[in-house]
Amino acid sequence: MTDDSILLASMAVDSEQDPTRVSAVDRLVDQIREFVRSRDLVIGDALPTERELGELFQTGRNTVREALQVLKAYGIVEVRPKIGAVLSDRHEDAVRKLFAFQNDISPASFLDVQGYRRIIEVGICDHIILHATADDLNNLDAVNARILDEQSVDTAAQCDFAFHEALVSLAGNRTLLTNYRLLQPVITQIMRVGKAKRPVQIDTHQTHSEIINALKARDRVAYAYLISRHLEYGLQFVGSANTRASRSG
Amino acid sequence: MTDDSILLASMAVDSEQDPTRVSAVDRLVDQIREFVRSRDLVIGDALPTERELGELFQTGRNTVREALQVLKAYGIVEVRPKIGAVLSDRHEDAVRKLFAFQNDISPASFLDVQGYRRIIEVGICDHIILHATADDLNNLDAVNARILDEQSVDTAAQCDFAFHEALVSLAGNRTLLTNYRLLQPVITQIMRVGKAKRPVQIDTHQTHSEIINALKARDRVAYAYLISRHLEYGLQFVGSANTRASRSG
DNA sequence: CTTGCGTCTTGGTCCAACAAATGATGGAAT
DNA sequence: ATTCCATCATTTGTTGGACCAAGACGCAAG
Repeated sequence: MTDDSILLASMAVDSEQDPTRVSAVDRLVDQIREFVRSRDLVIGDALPTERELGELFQTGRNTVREALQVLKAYGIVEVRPKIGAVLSDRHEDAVRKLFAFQNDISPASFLDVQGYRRIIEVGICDHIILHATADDLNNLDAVNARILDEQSVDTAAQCDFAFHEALVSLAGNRTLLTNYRLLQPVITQIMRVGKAKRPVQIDTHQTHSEIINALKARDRVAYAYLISRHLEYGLQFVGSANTRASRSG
Repeated sequence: MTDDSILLASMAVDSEQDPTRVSAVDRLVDQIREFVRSRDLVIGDALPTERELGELFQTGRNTVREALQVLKAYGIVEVRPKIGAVLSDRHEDAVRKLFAFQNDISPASFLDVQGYRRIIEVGICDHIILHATADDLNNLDAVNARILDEQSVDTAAQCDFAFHEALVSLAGNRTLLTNYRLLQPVITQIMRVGKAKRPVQIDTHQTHSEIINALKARDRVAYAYLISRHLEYGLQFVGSANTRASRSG
């Protein structure tokens, strides 16, 4: 962790162009981040007040506020009246939100997302089969079981996603899991659309079970086949639902 | 596109909690976005001046500025002195930057990222072998050739990434490519570290050539082996470089 | 038509002020 | 002594205004 952080800190993340002409706001954002890092502040800790930050970094309160807005948009801090700015763990949410934002401009087609999922969920097959413990697979069963209890389309979709998320997590790769979670809004939306047609909790649970059984049997071919079929199965509903949505909306 | 946008528009992206107590800044962010949408403004178009926006939405200029900071953080607008706020297409950059932010806080180990790349670049094997045209592979050759001309570690790393990016793009999946590009800062940093030891352009070019040849021969096994070896090869340098960096930094 | 200059606009920053909200404080009642 | 409540003080939320510097714009001179 320490070595990586040192290396990563050297990365040109900021990508500011002119060291001479950086705005006070951007500078303040970096300064506050550095302040947090140097003080080893953790989630929940409060930053100094806006006026104190202004005095600390020799800048006006408006500038401080603009910097805090940026930090807030990044999900780094959460500023509450009277309390001040407290360190937040909403960063991943902010990334997700911002990532989903682009769909507002140029939406990735659902088919594309399902194709992505197929590449991922098939691609992790080897690692899971080689490294997944019995506990891991039993945990998958437990996650899968929850879908039967759900009534609404929303919660069922969440459970469905939770299963696939747990599956991906078995790949043991944090980067992959983070990227997969990035698509959570889109994926759960696909699931909602798929389940909106009629309650398919039983079917989903059944298919998931088959997938788990394939993993327990360490059967790569069966797993890859079941996953592919499972993802394609959901797609057919998206197509028809699309038509419906475009008419109703 | 139209159907998807309708479906995606129904996704709860905003996730604001209290409709009664939205801050003026958040409201302004939405209002400006709505303004852009209703006017059908496109990339490059300029927004009204800060003062005009303030008058238009009955709010103070400082509030407008805070809202613009948020929009800027989202990569939606780019505010240039004297020109004003113009619509920007830097959204993907903003996502990348925000994503890199998270690595700054809890850095993924390089090993993890290489593992991710292995899953991806091996996972797309089937699709490439089935769908890549001769032109596609020749283009890979062209991209690969450029690395020989590069002198500095930086530009060589960029060329290296360009090759792998082109490789991933052959999977024909936009979502996958977007996610892969998200890691560009981390990946190129890994490459820089790997190449910092000594110039390895020739080796890299050679290995890439072998990978391309495996694809041309439609040899899945050879491709998977070469990719895995290629990625692991880079890792061994990262380990030692890590130590060096932690000493020098 | 081009060029050069002056003006005017605009973003960048800061300050002062007030409103609203809420934690802190202290006193009163039991 | 404890608890409750009113009051206060502090802090954020928001606004308006002020000034500066830099770039855009227009006008005039060549």
